Amino acid sequence: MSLPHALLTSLLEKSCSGYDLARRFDKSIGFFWQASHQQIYRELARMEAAGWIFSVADSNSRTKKRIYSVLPSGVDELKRWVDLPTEPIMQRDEFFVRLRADAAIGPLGMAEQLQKRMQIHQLKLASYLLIEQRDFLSHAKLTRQQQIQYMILKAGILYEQQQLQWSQHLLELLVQLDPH
Amino acid sequence: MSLPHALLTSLLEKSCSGYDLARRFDKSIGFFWQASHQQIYRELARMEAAGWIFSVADSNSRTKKRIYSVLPSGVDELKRWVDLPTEPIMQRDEFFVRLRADAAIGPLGMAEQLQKRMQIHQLKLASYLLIEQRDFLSHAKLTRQQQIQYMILKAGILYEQQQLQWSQHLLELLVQLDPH
DNA sequence: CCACCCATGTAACTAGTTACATGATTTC
DNA sequence: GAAATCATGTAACTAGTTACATGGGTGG
Repeated sequence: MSLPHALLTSLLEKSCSGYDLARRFDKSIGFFWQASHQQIYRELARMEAAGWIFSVADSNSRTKKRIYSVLPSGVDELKRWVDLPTEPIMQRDEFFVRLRADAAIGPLGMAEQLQKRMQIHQLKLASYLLIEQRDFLSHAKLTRQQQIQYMILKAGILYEQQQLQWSQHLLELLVQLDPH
Repeated sequence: MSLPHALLTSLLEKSCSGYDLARRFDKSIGFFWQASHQQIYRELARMEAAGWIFSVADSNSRTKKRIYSVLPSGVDELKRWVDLPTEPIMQRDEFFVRLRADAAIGPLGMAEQLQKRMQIHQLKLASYLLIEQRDFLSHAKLTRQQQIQYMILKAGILYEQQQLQWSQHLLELLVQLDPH
């Protein structure tokens, strides 16, 4: 289970509320791990019960906002977990299931869906390149943390670029195979 | 939910038992969708109840083996599902969570884990290349179905190659940052 | 006869999703 | 004052995992 550890890492980078975490998961962290706000709130409650984190009401006491911070035992837990053997990577992409169905009983007009998918990849790529420009290319010297975070971002960039390239090839094949 | 549709596709390619499906999921289909035998048996029962498939006892009647085949309504369901809009791709890789934790509180000695991960990618790539050689490169002319299946395999090959390349870069960075 | 593979399942659990709910604050 | 955003949650469900169980057939 990675979510609590993703949350611990995020909180170590900066203490914040569940709501803030949910928004962060829509951005940087969300590129390799997604989570809904419901899941995050539930997990934060568990982690607080486990003594990994604690929360204080926001200084602006009129809201229900609670700021969470990591306790030493949370850091210990994170270190313990990082050292655990990496379990095989889960590859689950519905699009390939669809494509294989099309191969079996098609043509089912996958080109349209493929183009929508390419647009999504295009958008993701653009947003990653923006982050790259803003956070990593404009600085002369990067800290250790920044260099590693840059490598993570690069993995995302490479993935999206490759998906786009592959999709382009597939599109050409589909057009050639099934002229509409 | 893709599992029932992955099973439908697989059964359309060739009628077989739940056990056979489980083994097939360890091979070709398993590269983009995994499932345990428990899950497959449960799903097959549901699909039979829904009237998408039917089963007959194996001719060799001494075993409990049941051969499943797709019914017309199963084909309809598959066609309906393929046309559904592709939902955003789920990217969930625990390794990136670990790496980000290492960036925040490390160094935690990720190089070792990274090398294990690279071995897994290496093995997967080798097995894909073997399939490529056996099923796609030795044939002069590929059918439509084969050409699309080849594209799916190529996606897997490209993914593993890229992961390896990226991992190599990361390894070099880690060695440089954290000389042990 | 022991280990391994074939073949099918049940039960209990965990993680993740979807739908619903509430109230305060900010912005137009 | 309406709409959007901030902020937190509960409840019910679904998909996927883990552990356990059973019995027949095959190879050494």
